Amino acid sequence: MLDSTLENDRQRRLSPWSTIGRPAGSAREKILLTATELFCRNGFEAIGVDTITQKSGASKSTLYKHFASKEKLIEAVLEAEGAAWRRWFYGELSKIHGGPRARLLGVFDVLQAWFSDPNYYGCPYLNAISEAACDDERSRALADVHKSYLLTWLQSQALELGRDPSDLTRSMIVLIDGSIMAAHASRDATFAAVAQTLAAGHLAED
Amino acid sequence: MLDSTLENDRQRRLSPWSTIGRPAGSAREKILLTATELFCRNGFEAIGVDTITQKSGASKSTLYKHFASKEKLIEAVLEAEGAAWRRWFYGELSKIHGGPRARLLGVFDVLQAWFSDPNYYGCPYLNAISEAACDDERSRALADVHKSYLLTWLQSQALELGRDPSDLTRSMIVLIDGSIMAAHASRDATFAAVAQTLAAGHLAED
DNA sequence: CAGGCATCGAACAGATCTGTATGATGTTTG
DNA sequence: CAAACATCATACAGATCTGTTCGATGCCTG
Repeated sequence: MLDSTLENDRQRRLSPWSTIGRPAGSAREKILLTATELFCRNGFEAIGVDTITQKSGASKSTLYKHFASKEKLIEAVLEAEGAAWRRWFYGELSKIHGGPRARLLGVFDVLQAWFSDPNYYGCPYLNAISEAACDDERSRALADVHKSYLLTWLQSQALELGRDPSDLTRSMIVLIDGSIMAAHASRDATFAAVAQTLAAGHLAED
Repeated sequence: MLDSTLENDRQRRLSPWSTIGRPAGSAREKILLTATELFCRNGFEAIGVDTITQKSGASKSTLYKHFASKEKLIEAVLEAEGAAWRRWFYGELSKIHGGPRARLLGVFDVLQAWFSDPNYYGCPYLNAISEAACDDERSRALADVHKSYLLTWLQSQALELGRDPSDLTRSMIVLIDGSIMAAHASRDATFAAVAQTLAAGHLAED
């Protein structure tokens, strides 16, 4: 059957941590998912709304009916993609057997799976901050919401470990952001394992 | 004298790790320095050549006489800004007293000084990679040249310490990139100290 | 002084950008 | 059936984008 190849193509690109490639029902969803793929893969400034309407098959009037501006569309993309990523990420973390130490180290196994995606494009929030003007507060505010979930999770692990939450979360942020960027810049997923080793050494200290 | 306030304004913005604000002789230099400030502070895609000519006082024909295209101008900006940063960075490192361990940990003191600049805008190479399309090789190639100096320096420290160069450089890359991004995203220079503590723990292991 | 060189200013080309307006086409729902 | 709704196609406005062209101006050097 001819459909199978198309289906395989879609399956191949489908990643559980991204909304890219997911089936879209409404036109709004089609626009949002197409915008996500184009923005995240090519940069937010590099893609125009005309490209999004063409690739999504939607009309420009529909796009502006659902999203007040390109800026609002970017925000919706970041929020939707962030929500999908978090759902996957914390789902994977919940599968980890063992105590808080195993969970904290397991973070980097989950990250390495993310980095190993051939379509890995870095963290969209970090990319947005890097692309934005250095005094832009909007991208940081969006990233802060996304990051707050991680901070909360890290803090609860720290408390369970009897460790200073501030020290542990700040260390983990450096290791997570560092592996995200190093893996993206070098196309080398194993930077997650490097960060994991550093985290293990840090957790072993007393 | 009226000049003093202008001079102070310029002095205040002058940072040793950046070419921004440095006196420009030729028109080429004026264009290059203006482009550096605008690109690095606002993003490479966000700034057009017209803005650069206006702010620099140069004409468009002069810009295109010295730089074949906007892309080439971006490359020249990255190379010039990277060279200025490296000159400052390795100059600071050479001031550090002590052995390779003190030098490796001193990296993060130097980084913290960089992050503490009120005009800190992250690493222009990492920003360029984040902004570019995820399959863009040009920005990675430019960053690789910049990074190769750091890798060489790190390797020589590792050899002097009798440590595996690959393990140590990869760990340091994670900590350096991580503190660069965390400091940029959170506007918090003390992430350098966090990375330093992690590095100290890693170096203490045997 | 004269020729070369760097630069400026301004206009231009052609494409692309965000966002709006209008009318036609279907599709769902009361 | 009819009203409401979602969507599409297209054209448009006005700005901005990269890059080119042309002529005028001044400066330095042989």
